[in-house]
Amino acid sequence: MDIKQALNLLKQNGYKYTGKREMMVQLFFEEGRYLTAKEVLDLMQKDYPGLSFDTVYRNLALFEQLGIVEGTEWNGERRYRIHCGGDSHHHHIICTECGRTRAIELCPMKAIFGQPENFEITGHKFEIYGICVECKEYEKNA
Amino acid sequence: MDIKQALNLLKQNGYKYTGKREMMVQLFFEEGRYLTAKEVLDLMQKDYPGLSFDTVYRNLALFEQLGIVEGTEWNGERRYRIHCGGDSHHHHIICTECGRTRAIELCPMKAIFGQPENFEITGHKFEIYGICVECKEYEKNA
DNA sequence: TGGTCAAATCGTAATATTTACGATTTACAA
DNA sequence: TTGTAAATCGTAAATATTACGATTTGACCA
Repeated sequence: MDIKQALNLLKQNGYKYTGKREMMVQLFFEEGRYLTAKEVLDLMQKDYPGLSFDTVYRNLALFEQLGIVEGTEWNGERRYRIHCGGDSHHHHIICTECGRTRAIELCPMKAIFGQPENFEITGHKFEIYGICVECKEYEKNA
Repeated sequence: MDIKQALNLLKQNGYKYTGKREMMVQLFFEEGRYLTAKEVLDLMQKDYPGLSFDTVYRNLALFEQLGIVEGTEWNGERRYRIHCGGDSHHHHIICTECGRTRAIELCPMKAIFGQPENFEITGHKFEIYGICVECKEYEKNA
């Protein structure tokens, strides 16, 4: 998922092209890590001082729906990162401090054979949590 | 984890034995599924009309710390179930409607060899989400 | 058994996150 | 250029969680 792809996705689905949306996509692309709504808001308010909650949350939901970003949640907050991997399904090691990630190619669903009884599967989550070296280093000096 | 074990854990760690704590443990034991704080509150207010938020949240945190319950979160809400499995580490298929679960013995961490570079691992989550037959049936008739 | 004290709980307020909505602005196409 | 629906703003409401002083209660000991 690069910026052009993302902006095309918006266009193809009849959504308007706005500076805020472009910046938001660009932001996710540049950061390459999980961001909370608040982080997105803060980072964007450098350029758009009056940016509204509504805009951020609405666009986050839209981007997730279109597959521009992928979402998860931990520590009671919803978080998003640029949708990575294209077609190849994979998972992440995630730094719970800063949201940085590292891809894991292994998907445990491949080892689950058939449908389990009494459940219609709708999704799954496999995430490894940790502290990245950058955050570890930062903690040491704190 | 049965009720006596749980109440012993409280005693052994110097916490007091109260009717509310006993009922809370019993509730998790009987339900055997993930419950939100609100569900716990509602279910307990049958017997304790004036039950406080504070009591529920504080005890949920305590129970999780003592290993009486295990927690996770989805749909923006923290949820808890009785800690199952004793020593045997495992995961769950979870009905996102009602919180009912089914154990999965497979743990994908066994297939991860060594420590990944640049991350100090602190935890992991593998959950399969779905709709259980009971909820599916209920939806049909709705 | 009764008294003491710290823990537990209550009642309520504060905080934080997310969602909602009328009013206004803006992108886009005719 | 102009009309229209979408996007955004500004703000409020809804929801979940945490916090805290006041009060009650369980556990221990004399």
